[in-house]
Amino acid sequence: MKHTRRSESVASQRGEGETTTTPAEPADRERARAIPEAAVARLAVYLRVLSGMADQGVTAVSSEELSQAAGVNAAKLRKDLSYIGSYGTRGVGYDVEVLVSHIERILGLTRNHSVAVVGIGNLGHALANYGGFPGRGFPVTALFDVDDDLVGIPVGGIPVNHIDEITAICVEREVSIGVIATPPPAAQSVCDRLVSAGVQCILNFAPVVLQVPDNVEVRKVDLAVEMQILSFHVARRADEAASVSVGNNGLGVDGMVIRP
Amino acid sequence: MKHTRRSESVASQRGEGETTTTPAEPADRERARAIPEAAVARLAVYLRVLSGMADQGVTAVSSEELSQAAGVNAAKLRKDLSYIGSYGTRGVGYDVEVLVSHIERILGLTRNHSVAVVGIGNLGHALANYGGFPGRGFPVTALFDVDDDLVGIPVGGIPVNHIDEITAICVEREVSIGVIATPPPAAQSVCDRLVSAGVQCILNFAPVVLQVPDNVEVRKVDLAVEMQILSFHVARRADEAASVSVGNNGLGVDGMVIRP
DNA sequence: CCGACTTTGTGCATGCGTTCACAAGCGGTA
DNA sequence: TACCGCTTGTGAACGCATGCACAAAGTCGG
Repeated sequence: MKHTRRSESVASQRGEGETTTTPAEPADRERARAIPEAAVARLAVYLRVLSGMADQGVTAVSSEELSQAAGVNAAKLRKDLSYIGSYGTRGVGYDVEVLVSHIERILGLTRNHSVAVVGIGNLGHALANYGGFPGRGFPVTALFDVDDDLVGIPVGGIPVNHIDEITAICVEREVSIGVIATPPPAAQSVCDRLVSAGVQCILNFAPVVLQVPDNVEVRKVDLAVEMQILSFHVARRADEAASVSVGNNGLGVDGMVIRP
Repeated sequence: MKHTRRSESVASQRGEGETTTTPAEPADRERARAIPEAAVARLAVYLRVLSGMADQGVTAVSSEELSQAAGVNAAKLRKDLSYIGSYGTRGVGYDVEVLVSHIERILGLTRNHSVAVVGIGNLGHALANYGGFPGRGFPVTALFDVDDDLVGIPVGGIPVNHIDEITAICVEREVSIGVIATPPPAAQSVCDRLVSAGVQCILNFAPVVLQVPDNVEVRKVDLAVEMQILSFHVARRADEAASVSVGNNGLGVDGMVIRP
């Protein structure tokens, strides 16, 4: 199901062993480090659902309600929330706003994360026009492309820069997240440039496996892979239907008639 | 990576569709059912890497080489491949073409999967223009939108239809995969219509948790969630850097000097 | 103030996925 | 032919994530 796991042995590289004698809220840091990757992804989903509820004036919610809206098991939801602390009230549920603010804090959404999009083709346009990305907190502050005809033209309110300026501009605008929406052959080179510009988080839309140093976090969104996973399920369904129809009752999966 | 090791003997095993479309092999079905979801996702990646190698004239590859190119552990790769059968040669490695054809077969890429895209906004345009999706086998055969101004206009070679025609057209064109690229509020309704049109696989780009019957497979691509996961890692890094610099040694994370 | 009811938080068991390590098997070589 | 080195395939151990089930802890009505 889920994507790149690049945090393979990051923990052991750092000084994992010593107890952090930090003054300011050491609990948060240890907690943040301990949250499973899968749970982080779900927390983001809970956050969106909760935000929607808050907009509709809902102030309190139980784990049961929230879990249904988020499409997960109630117990799993409670465990996920427990990773960030105990902010519920037994017998009552959770305060929506309290939960929102705590999830935002854990996900690091209290600060803004400046985003740069590289490759202003169809997809790049779409991304730039999203306008600060769904759910504020991710302002797109820089766009890059190799095509000179595009340079200077504003897309989604931001002028496109030539890719050669990537290092200077990323440093200047403190870009913390780079989005790669280039054709496959350019992706690795663009990635290298982003990394050397100090960008440590990359979202990659190019169907290429990027090679990066350990300290850089890559997440990939791969349409071809998604389609092929779906294709696999189509095929599996077809096979199952075929198996079933050996002892045929005229009905395939979920009651649809199989035509001869 | 070694280039062009000719091994014609093995290549001849593959009769381009004849031998691969084996007459009712029940082992395949049980195997396909047993393949872990995570492994399926990786198989799609291996497939792409292998296709690239084949295009460059590489005919044989070892698990070590392939695993590096795909960015995974070598043992994991071998286990993944073992799910689909034993098609390697000990002491030598794998024949690229043989592997390609077997992975394609398991992923169900031997047949074409007709795709419908719903919601022809920025993202919908980008998707339609991908043109049959990277790596053939997924022809986009239908586009839908609510906007009457868009209806009839061809995008990526296919005219846009009004969403009310979704059921008829999906059935007629045997759409097996539906892609939802609508604004969030419309997503669930579109999803319901796709399902009632018999579409059993859905790729959802809308930031909404879709409710579907058990027999429908949904995969979601959620930009906001991806960004927030990256944000989490940024925050975690910042915290770690802060922790380390308490007992300061002049070095921050991964050896970069922290300026005073 | 008490008891009944509701919902959280979590220890524990279970299952899945990853990793290790090595025997089995194959090609090349003398 | 017999041996040697290389690579696959996989049994087994490990670790992580999920789901269950229940005690703890709170609210509400009387």
